[in-house]
Amino acid sequence: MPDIKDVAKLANVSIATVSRAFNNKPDVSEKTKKKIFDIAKQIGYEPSIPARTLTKRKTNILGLIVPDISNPYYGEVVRGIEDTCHIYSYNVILCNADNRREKEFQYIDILKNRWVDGIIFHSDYFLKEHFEAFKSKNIPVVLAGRATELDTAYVAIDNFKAAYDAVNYLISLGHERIGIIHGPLDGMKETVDSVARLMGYRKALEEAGLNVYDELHMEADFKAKGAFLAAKKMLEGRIKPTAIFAISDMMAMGAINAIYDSGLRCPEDISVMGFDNIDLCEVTRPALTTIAQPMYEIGAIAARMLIKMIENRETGSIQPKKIILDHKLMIRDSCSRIKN
Amino acid sequence: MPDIKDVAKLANVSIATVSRAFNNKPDVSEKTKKKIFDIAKQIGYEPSIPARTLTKRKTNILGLIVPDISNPYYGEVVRGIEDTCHIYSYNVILCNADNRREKEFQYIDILKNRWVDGIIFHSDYFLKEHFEAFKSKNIPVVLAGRATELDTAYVAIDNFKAAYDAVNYLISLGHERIGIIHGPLDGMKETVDSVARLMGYRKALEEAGLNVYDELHMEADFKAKGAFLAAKKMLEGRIKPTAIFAISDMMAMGAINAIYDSGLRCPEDISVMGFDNIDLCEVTRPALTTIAQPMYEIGAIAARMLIKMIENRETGSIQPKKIILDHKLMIRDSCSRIKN
DNA sequence: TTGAAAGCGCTAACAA
DNA sequence: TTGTTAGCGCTTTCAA
Repeated sequence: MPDIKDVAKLANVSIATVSRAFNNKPDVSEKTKKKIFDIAKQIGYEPSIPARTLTKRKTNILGLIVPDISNPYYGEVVRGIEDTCHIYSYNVILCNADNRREKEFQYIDILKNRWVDGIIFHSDYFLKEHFEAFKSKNIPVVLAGRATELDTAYVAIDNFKAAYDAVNYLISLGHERIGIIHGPLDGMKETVDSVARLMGYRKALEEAGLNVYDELHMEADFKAKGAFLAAKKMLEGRIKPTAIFAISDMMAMGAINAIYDSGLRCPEDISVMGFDNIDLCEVTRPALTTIAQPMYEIGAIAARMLIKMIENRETGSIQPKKIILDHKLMIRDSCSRIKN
Repeated sequence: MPDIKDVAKLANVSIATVSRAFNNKPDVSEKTKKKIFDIAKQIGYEPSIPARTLTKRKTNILGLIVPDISNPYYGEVVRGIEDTCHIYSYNVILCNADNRREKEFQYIDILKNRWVDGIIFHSDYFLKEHFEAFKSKNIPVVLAGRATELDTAYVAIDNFKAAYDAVNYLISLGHERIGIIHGPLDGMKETVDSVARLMGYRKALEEAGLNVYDELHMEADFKAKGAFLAAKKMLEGRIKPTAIFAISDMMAMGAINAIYDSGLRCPEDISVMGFDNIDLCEVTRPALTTIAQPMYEIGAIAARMLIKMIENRETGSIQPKKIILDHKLMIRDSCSRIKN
């Protein structure tokens, strides 16, 4: 591959001039600029980004840590991130960490050694350890899909409020025994989605003066199969729910399956409410009533925010921004009014 | 951030020795090695990968060009790729090209300038232009999910055979009017999945002595909504199908929806066969009968193959490997025997 | 408007 | 076993 010297030699200029031309500096005459570009094109020269990285100490790469790209929710978020990066001339290094701390920290380390300009971090948890890791390595970070009390920028929704709204909708349909299928609670740390959503669920029930049954709380793993099992167990229990709130769409679909397998129907016998609003919601039968998270926007806004942080870094460190995006109740066919 | 000089100074050795220690060269005494690592740890030093890249002329990065990561099929493939890369100490730069040539070539260019060690390319098409681009830039490439006559390595399934098997299964259930919803055909180029699958479909019908109705061929965009419309149109047509073969699961789900919306049932009135076997297949009602592509394996094997190609590059260029993986008919509930 | 030269942080050949 | 030194391909002062 040709390098800057080759171009300089053929164009009869110094490498500094070639560099200037390719960096669009004003102080190169149009004539030499043209000559340089012509020759570059001819021999197929384009500047090496790794070499540039070393002098500029900037990679124009964002690191992306997510639990699992094969999950449609993250696919959508990542799509928003990548599209935005492309607009701003950044590239994305993708890392799947499966919510495992060890893998997360390993990736943080690798990304840091790769000199990425910043990291978008998406995980079921954001702990003090994570915060310290980013801080000590002095690397800009934006949390996607998750809020935090810590001094870190994020783009998320209000999970408490979203769950509260979801359950209130079920209550408004006349439901009184409403089950919930949530994810791992990790010792009820408040930073965890599952916990915030569980709280919102309880608050709604309590405000309505309804019983909160422990038997109607089930934990699963955010996947359809796990929720299928959880829902089965719930349906076989002592207290029979008339509605189930699953805190992810995939889990809701698992729950619907369990209902059918138990010889019941959704929504005629049991209503099911999801969370996320992935593409599939409108495609399945019954179409899933759910809480919509703006996944693409979460990704896109997080990326833009991070890029702004990176590019304003010298301009004095600003307060990390904390953005809460609106969620939205999507009423479809999986929840119906209770029959008297 | 500390660099190699800082460590060398504090450890009273030359930077060469530090470099040797971190590269696990045999010719460093255990004693100095320990001293170096201790100090490195203390001041938080780890080698800069961009700097190493420049001397070694190797990034340990694979470029990944896919149409759209928000599509679950690609999520699964990418997951296989990333997992494999992680094992071999590679990282992945993710690029969404939306099947648009212009964006594909732009990304190929960027990746090349980033000195990625190789590219995994996944697109609905692999054209001579693509081949030439990779060749002229002298960059190792593996095609994922797509075969080619060109001199390029790939990991794929036999799309013709897979469609042939799918349709034969429908025929074995007694269906005679079988519709197909395929993707864009792009002038019937043979390298296109849709074309290969359409051919397999026709072959099966012809071999069984069945009519091939033009009215039962519909084109859509691989998405649920597009297939929904296409299926509607087919159902309103002159020739009524008793089964529909959609060449992606998402399209199959759209088709099932259209069937319901037309007041019909699946599979009682019309059977639907999908293609891919994404996670959702077992979660929807009816559970989708489909052709399973080993998506994760396609990604994982493509990545391993590319890494092998990269690491054997000096050992003389070997013939590009062409691997066809097995597909599998997954019988679930969306196809049933025709009633007489 | 251009060029010479130092340096980004590292590896590797050669010498000691 | 260790050190010296010349790059890797570029950007950026400083000088002309």
